[in-house]
Amino acid sequence: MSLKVYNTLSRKKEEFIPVIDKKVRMYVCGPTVYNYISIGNARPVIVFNMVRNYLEHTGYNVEFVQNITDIEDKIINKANEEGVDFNDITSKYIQAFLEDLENLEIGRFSAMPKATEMIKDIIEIIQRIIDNGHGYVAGGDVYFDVLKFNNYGKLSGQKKEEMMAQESGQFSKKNNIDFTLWKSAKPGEPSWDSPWGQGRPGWHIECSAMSMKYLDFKLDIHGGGIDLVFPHHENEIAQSEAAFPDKGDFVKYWMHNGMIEVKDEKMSKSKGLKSDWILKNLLKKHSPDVIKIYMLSTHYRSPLEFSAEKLEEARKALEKISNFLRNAEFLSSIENLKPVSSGINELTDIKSDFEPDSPSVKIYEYVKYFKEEFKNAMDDDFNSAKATGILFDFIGNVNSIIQSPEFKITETVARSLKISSGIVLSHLKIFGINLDKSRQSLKAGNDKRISLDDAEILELIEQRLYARKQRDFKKADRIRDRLKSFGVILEDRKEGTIWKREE
RNA sequence: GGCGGCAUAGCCAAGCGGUAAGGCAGAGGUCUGCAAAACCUUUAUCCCCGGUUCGAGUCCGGGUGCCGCCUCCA
Repeated sequence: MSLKVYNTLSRKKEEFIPVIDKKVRMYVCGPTVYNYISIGNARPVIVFNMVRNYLEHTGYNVEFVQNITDIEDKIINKANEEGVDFNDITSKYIQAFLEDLENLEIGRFSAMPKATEMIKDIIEIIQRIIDNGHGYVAGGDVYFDVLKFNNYGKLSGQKKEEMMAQESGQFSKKNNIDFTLWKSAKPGEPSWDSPWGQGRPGWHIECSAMSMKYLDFKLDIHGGGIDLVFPHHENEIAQSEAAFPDKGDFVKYWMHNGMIEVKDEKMSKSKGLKSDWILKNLLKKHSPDVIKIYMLSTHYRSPLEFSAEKLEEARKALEKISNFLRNAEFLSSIENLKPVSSGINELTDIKSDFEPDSPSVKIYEYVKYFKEEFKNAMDDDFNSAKATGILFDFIGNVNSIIQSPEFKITETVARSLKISSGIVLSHLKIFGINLDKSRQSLKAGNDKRISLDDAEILELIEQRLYARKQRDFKKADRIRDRLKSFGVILEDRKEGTIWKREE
């Protein structure tokens, strides 16, 4: 089965075939930097990071550009409110956004252009639009002449006649559906020189300029929130295709993520941002992995409800996965078994005991099935929700083997468990989730609560095991309580004791 | 009013014509010195009404209820 992508343009799932073989060029609309980003703004970031990861996982070379809108009326308003220069606002929130990306552990972008760095390119495109007869100057502003662009409405399904009937303000443009390409500056507003006087770019034009500059015309994927379909993306198409009428479609696949909702409220920055929705604050309480599993447990196009309880549920779900990984890794690295080489994630060799119902053969079947079904789910328009279900199925299946009373660890089984944990880890990485043990310890090391290092913990566990052998359970429990006070949880198995750090 | 989307168990959520994945929560059980973790068992006929079909959450028509967008900063 090949990858299918839901294209907003056709309102259908289409087979994904990039313009250039083996290469994908994608562009996603980034934030306007006039406030901290909310959990709602984090959805496209997490979703399209997953999209990028999956495309790379399937063998594509991906170029991924995300813009930063650093000149816009909301920014100017905020600067006026606070009585500061607009640069003070944007530099503060750009910095905050970059920190959020870092803390969310989002992969690198090929480029992150800012609108104010694109003025020259923006002016060139506007000039082209005017030269091609699709733009006009009126009262110092430049407008796009919507009636002259035949395909207007092809993305959003809006009809020009319907829109013409809308209430109109007092503007110098010819028709009320025309939109601004270049906006003249009022006194005191930030502005740049242009052939049409001092002013700034309209809201939509920067994305056209940036995507063309960094990725060329006819992008493979252009993404963003569903609320951007109209007018933002509709206008981008009009501008871009009017500027370059011979180049065909501006974008091949339009992808839009659903909104995050809070009960009875719209999570919109412009209507007041509650501190509970600010990503920065959420990241103080939850790991980026929790936020990612929360979001990716729902299909990216569905609406998603946000609440503290939802994040708590996601935390528990993620814990189930890390418990599995810990158990599997513990069992596959038990001493006096021949060490299993760390690089294994292939299935060869696992069937060396041919008993049809032997644990390793069963695990072999589960791994094989998991890989296939995970791929099928993701190939179906990046259905990470379904893929998550398949992951839990797999974990449950392997758990039922390793927790059964008859279970006995052997070299072959150890090998199959090593492969199991490797498969789970590598597939979680598609979601941007990294549960690698070494990294978890490193993170815990940074946590001030924990003042025991691994060696000290192991020493205490040894002491407790000795006490248990002597059937001195009081002492054993004392040690366990002591470890608990340092945030270390023990699990006794017949093969030995496993420990983990509290989340 | 226009365009688009959604409605599945207590909560969240897959499902794209063949007889309801998964997570969280609840109940009972197993393992354990006790715990922890995990496993087993248990909890739905899919908003309503018509229609197509041998067969429909799944397709079509009509309701009802939610949600997003409908641009110049409000």
